[in-house]
Amino acid sequence: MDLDEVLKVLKARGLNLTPQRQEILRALLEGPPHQTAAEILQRVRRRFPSVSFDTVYRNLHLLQSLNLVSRTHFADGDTRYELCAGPEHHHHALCLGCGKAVDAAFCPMPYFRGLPDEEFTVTGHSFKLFGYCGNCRRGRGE
Amino acid sequence: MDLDEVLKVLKARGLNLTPQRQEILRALLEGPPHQTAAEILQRVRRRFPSVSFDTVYRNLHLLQSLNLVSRTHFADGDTRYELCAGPEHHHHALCLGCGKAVDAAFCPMPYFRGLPDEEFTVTGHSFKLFGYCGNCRRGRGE
DNA sequence: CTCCTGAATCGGAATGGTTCCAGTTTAGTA
DNA sequence: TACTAAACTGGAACCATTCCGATTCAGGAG
Repeated sequence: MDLDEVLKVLKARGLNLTPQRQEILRALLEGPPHQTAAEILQRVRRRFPSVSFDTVYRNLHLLQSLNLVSRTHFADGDTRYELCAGPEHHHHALCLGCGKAVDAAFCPMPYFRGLPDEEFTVTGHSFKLFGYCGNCRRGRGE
Repeated sequence: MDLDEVLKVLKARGLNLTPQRQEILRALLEGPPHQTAAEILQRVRRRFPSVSFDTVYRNLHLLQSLNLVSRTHFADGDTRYELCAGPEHHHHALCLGCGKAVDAAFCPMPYFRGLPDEEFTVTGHSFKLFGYCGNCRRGRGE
């Protein structure tokens, strides 16, 4: 998933490729994998100091609706954004000690059963693990 | 899980059984299964009109720390609270049409594998399904 | 290249959920 | 009944997010 690919998707939808929009994408691509809106804004402002929160949020929402960005509520309450490629996805293990997110290869959906189709049609899911990473566990003496 | 049971737990921890606290528990027991803090406050104020948000939040946090209440972030962004009995738990399927939550019997944890213990010690998890309930699906003509 | 129009941006104000705080009240105990 | 830590109150503070009116701009047509 690189910048050109994303730009193609936007273009295909007839969306304007404004410099701010591209810079937000660059921030997502080049920054750490899970950033808050504020962190993204800070990064974007290096090049465009006048960009507003509104612009960042508006674009993040847009990218979400195109399945190009996913939003995760972390344990500490922060909401963080991540670039992702369409329907592919992965889940996270969140350390309660340092807040770091470890990617988890496991997805529970292949095992899912239990809701009859007539009752509920599943279109999406969310799965998160909480615990302690190796470092923090050692720090807590367990 | 009835009121007396919860009160026993509180008492065992040396926590005061104030009328406001009991009324908050009653609101959780007698109200709908997933309520926002504001809804709980409203319910409590029927009997104690002067109860503040702070009191509601303080008690909800307390009950969470005792594993008597669980908090769920719904798809619409609302945070809702639910009385639950200790380590037992269940998950939810959230309808994107009407917002209703359907209980799901399925829990993915028995199937979980994939993070070596040295790397991450799992202490908790969250699992949510999104989709459309029978009613809303029919409304959308699919 | 220039003009045009809807899309996008900007800055600041408003919103809304949650938390903080200083002062007051109260549950439980001796 | 008196004491003390716990809990409550009301309102202010906080902070992420959204809204809004005015302005600018990207992309397409001529």
